[in-house]
Amino acid sequence: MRKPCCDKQDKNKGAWSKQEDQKLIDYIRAHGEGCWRSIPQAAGLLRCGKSCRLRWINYLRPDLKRGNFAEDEEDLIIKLHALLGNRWSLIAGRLPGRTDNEVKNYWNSHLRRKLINMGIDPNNHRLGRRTPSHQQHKGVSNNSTSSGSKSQVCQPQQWLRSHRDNDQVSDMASCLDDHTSTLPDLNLDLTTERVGWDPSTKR
DNA sequence: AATATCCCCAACCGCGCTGCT
DNA sequence: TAGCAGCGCGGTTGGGGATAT
Repeated sequence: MRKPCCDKQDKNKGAWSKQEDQKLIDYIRAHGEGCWRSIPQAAGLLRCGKSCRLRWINYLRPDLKRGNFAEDEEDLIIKLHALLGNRWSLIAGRLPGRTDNEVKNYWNSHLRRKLINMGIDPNNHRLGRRTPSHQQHKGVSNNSTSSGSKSQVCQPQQWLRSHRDNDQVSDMASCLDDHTSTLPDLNLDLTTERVGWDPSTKR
């Protein structure tokens, strides 16, 4: 039986207060990240280290962008999801200022539905049965989102269709390489290092 | 105006991975 | 090599605001 990450009794749960946020920010500014297990006690917080880490990474980090996703960010998420699947941390690593949690939430609440409305299976990015392929370019017209997607919106099925029997990521990456000639800023060095994020602060 | 339902997103949970002893 | 500790990841939950009835 695995030990719990911390002694949960006498620990706060749920939403963070401003005072708690400030304590965590002050502590990390003064001492930097790392050793999350010891941070709560050192910072005077009644939280487990895991909770502190999540709060910092997903909400308090100064380099977070927050706010609505731009069209090119949506586009990139769809492309990377087609390539990587639910590897949210890898996908978020290609989106400066975005967190894995944010990307995951955005996918589940917006992009999944968007692809479904376009007749694309969001799980494998292949065409569904309902919408004939020749209608895909018009598919955005029944898009329920308000992003106003135009024809520039990613059509992952176009390049996936011709490689549908190939599940190897490396081969998929080469497909994406071809496809992303129109996206010169798409860095396909698929490591977990965050753009603009000091790797020395990571383990 | 009151109530019900939907939707978003912050936070939690459990597991896997890695490094250390 | 095995066991442990700590961190990171992905799936899931639930609170609360927005919208519909």
